[in-house]
Amino acid sequence: MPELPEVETIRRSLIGKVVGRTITAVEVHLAKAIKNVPEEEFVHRLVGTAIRELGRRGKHLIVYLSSGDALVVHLRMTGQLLYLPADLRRHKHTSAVFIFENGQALHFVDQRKFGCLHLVAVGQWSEVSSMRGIGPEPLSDEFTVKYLAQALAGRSGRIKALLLDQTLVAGIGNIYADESLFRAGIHPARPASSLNRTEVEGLHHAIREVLAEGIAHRGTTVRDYYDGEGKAGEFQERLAVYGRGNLPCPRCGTPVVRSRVAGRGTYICPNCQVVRP
DNA sequence: AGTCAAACCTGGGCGC
DNA sequence: TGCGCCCAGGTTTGAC
Repeated sequence: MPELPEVETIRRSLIGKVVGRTITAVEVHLAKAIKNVPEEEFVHRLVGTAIRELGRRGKHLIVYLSSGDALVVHLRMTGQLLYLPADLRRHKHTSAVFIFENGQALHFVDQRKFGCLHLVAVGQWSEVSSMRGIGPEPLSDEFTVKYLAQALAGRSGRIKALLLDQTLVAGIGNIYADESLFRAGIHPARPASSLNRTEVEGLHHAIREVLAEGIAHRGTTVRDYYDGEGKAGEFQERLAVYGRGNLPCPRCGTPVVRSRVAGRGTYICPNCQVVRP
């Protein structure tokens, strides 16, 4: 499930390959993946433009084009962006292919077909539904302890649900939410406003630390995630709780428990993650 | 404001 | 072997 570290890893793996390339053709195999413009317009506005830069906002990959447009890619659960030869046989789940002048192409492959594409003028981010009201980047200077404390103050919702809320902070998904809460020693079902100052500080630190480590280890490959070169990540080997039901907690050895919080599969160490401060 | 469920999809894992 | 069922996940939408 591509969250911030996975999208950042894809971005880094693709920069050297696609920046400067000119798009000579676009194939659309799943029309409904294009969200905000008709297919013909999408293709027409892309063909002939060059890729200037790759950016990221939360879980969105942003392809900046010489035309002044930006292609915004959201991979949702199973989306992949692979830099491969243009003449490769099309995969069953290929949603779109962006072909370059050098015979290579960016293949957007997505088994579950939830991934989506928006084409907008640079800066018109609110045209991308999932970017409307998006919160600060957790690794930026904007994301301070003070910001987090204020965002959580007076909120009765469960802390895990709020970490997954992209308008509070951008880029955290189920894996990194569970890992952050484990490191901070906070139970995911705690009401957000019940966290004391020390806990908010600890959570802020844990979020940044886990995301930075996730990037350093090139993301978490549980099933479908691979970077732009098709390489798996390595952070799955360092997960403390996510996906480790009944396995020993790396800190205390207590078996990790799987439950459901905020409607999501949730892993905790019942000894390390306390319900009350 | 919050929580919950459904919808979007497909393949994997399970029980029988 | 194979069927039917449930589940995973990010986001949007709608209901209570």
